[in-house]
Amino acid sequence: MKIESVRGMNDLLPEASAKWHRVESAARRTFAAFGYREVRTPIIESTELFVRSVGETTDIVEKETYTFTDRNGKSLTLRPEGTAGIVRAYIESNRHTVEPVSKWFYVGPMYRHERPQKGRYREFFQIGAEAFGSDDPWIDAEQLALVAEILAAVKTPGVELRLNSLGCATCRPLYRATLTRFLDGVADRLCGDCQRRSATNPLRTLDCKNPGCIEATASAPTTIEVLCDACRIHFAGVQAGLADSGVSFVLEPRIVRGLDYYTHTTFEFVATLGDVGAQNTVCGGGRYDGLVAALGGPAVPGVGFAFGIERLVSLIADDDADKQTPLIFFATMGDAAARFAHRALATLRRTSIAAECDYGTKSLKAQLRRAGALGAIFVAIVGDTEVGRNVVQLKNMASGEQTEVDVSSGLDALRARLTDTAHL
RNA sequence: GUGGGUAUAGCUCAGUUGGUUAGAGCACUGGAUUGUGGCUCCAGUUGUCGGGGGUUCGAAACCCCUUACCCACCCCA
Repeated sequence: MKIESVRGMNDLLPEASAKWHRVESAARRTFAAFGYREVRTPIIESTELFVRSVGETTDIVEKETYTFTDRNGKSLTLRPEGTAGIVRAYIESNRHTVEPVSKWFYVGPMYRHERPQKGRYREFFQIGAEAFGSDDPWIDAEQLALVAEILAAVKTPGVELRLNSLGCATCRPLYRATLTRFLDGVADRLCGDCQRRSATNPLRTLDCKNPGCIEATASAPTTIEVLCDACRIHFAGVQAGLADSGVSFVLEPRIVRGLDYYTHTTFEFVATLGDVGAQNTVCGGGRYDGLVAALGGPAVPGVGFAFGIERLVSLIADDDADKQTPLIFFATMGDAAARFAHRALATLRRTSIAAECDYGTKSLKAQLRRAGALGAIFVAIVGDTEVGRNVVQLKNMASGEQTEVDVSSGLDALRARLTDTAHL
């Protein structure tokens, strides 16, 4: 029986990992510029953490978590999203007594037992950030600027920021009631799903894809119209901050987000170009001012976002070729030459120069072919003659030109050639 | 959980109304060049035609079951 990877969980092979690395390093660079520091929390948490943070009746917790009991009978869950664990760590470390504002980021896998499709996997990786300790709208705007910066750094055209405010504990219930009243009025025009949603989660009807529902809800009241004064001021502050940061956005009153803890600002970065399939949200997030307290911590506001790395990577153009590390390849003939090459490899690699040779006995032609395939800049050709005279034939693979290099007093000449070429 | 599609070489795929020995390109290996890559040419290796059952003289092809993957819905990064 052939053993295969678990459904919805993918291997990242060397050809694909370069793009991931590009995304991660762009993100790390940008986080550093914005003062965000990395935290790493466990992939497994107590089930209760997600029940209380994400929401007991959300689909994520109801039917998408990988939950199991350990050998002591305790219920554990593979994290379906990043925020809950970070908040837990923030509370557990009493971080609010250490610094007034904490700006953290994380990178890692998340797990949801959903049916896989394009851009959606059971194991998926997120890059996310959370800022605790301030409800200043500038911190929201700054985070959005951070995301825009990362997107620009990895060159993903056609990604649009869609912004909304869900209101606070005061105006959100008010909005919900207003919307429910409106939906009751058009109930006969809604699809079956939406009639159900009207009762359970009325906000969801607003992003139904059914044309009839889109039409029926076109004139539905928006959260923005119903915001209380405090929320209105906060939301205006976020937009002013975006203007100061030079980040463009569109107001999208239909963004509701699936997690219970969101308040005030919510946003999505949506891909409008490229073959992304139905899952076109590259990054989503928002403010969650009540979450830290709800999980037993101090009454500290927070705001955060998460990228789906797979989705972001799928937007990066293939022709953005990876830079080749300068490589010198040793092609040898005979045992003495092989030993000679092994010593040279050890010396060069000690100074972080990429150096390779072939394995096993291959013809010179085969070794050169291999060197070409690996993208070697130089090939050092070594046979018995060269070993005897302490020289190598150094072949420039781009020009084909070949010169004899004396190595009796060390490999500095080789090293110099290679680093010279690297700057061309 | 629901619906649709697909499954043939390592990869991408062709394979006629069911017909005898299942193909191409790429990749890989070797050669043309006693110790010189890319381009070209020549040769070679690679298959439980996803699995099981059925129809038939004969099945990669038709039927049934099953598994996996893909896409979409629900929901979401």
